[in-house]
Amino acid sequence: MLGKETRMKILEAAKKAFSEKGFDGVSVDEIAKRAGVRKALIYYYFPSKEILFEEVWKSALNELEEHLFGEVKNENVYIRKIKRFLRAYVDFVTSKSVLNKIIEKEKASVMDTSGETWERLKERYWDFIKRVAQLIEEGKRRNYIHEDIDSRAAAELIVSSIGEIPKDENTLRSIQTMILRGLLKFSGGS
Amino acid sequence: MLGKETRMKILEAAKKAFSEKGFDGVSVDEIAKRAGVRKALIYYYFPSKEILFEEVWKSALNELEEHLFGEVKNENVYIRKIKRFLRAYVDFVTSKSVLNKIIEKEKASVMDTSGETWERLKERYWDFIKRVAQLIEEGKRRNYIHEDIDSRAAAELIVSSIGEIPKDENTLRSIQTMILRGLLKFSGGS
DNA sequence: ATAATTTGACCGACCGGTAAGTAAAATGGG
DNA sequence: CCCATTTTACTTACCGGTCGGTCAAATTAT
Repeated sequence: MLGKETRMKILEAAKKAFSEKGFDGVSVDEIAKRAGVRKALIYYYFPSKEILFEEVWKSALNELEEHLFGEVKNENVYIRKIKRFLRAYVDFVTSKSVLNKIIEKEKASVMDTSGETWERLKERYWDFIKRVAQLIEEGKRRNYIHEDIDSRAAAELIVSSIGEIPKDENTLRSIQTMILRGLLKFSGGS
Repeated sequence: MLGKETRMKILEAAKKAFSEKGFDGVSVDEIAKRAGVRKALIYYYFPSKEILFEEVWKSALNELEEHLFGEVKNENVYIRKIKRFLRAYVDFVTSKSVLNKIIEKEKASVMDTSGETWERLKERYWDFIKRVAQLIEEGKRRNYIHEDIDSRAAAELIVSSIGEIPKDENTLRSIQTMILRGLLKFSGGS
């Protein structure tokens, strides 16, 4: 068939598999079976299991960033911006749970495993955190967010508390409220 | 040698190994090597890798609970109680990072893997969250914490945002501040 | 024909787990 | 107290199966 399509099929199968069982929990053979392809073909498109995971990891973070920042880039009222951001995150966790699980399941391992590939994955993750931190920084500059909290810390709190699984809608709403009250100087109703 | 000591050595080696590489990332052989024993001896003391991990998981959560609730059980002023609790958690994450890493690295996998053993691990984790939630509930009853937030949700936010790794002291302090502001009705300085 | 794609057969290393055996220590009856 | 028996602690050797990865050959598309 068309090479591009096959590559995609493998990538999609890998996403699902990694999100269910984590990097070490999935064998290349299993990914192959899910994709309806022989294992050797995976090595035709990807030089190693690590590199395959790297692509999955990066695409998950790309989609997350797109979803989050695409939602808020045209919103100029800061208070609405941050609220839409949080809602978009909650949205992502519930509707794109496959991608979110990849991140949540491997985050801790990625962050303290060394080696070429893993350093790149770390870097990609910190870039994402940095972008979230910039949003917080903007709020501090515009005087909406308490100056005494570190932007990076706020970003990590948001990502870890919303991203973790599993959560029902009610829990997620409560978490949103708490985050807003933790950040904003004037935190009226939702 | 004495059997109890050997068992402990295996358990300690397993803790370190699992905290560094996660359940699937560690082989029983590697644990044996770290403990300075033959693999078969591990199966003399533990019926399976899963059960060995179960013991490690439970002991990590036991020590965490002990550390946290031991610290606050004699504090009757609620506002000091919750602050001491958070500080104790930060303390645990930094000084007992091995135990914390076990929990953080496997939490996501444990929470959505089925099977006898994993159900027990889930249950143990939710019991811990429940105890934290009770502390929040107490604050709501005593009128220190906003009534509109769900205690369970608050517990999850605390655990996931403080527990995640790696964090420096400054970041952890900022997170503490944000959590307190998110929870308390009157949140003056620290 | 030739280049891109896909396959099956295979590799050595390692996986979790087990069987059989052994040396030493604890146990207990006479 | 002593000797026979049982139990504890531990080792060696091995099991079938799976791991990530390779490669030459076959198939397909251009």
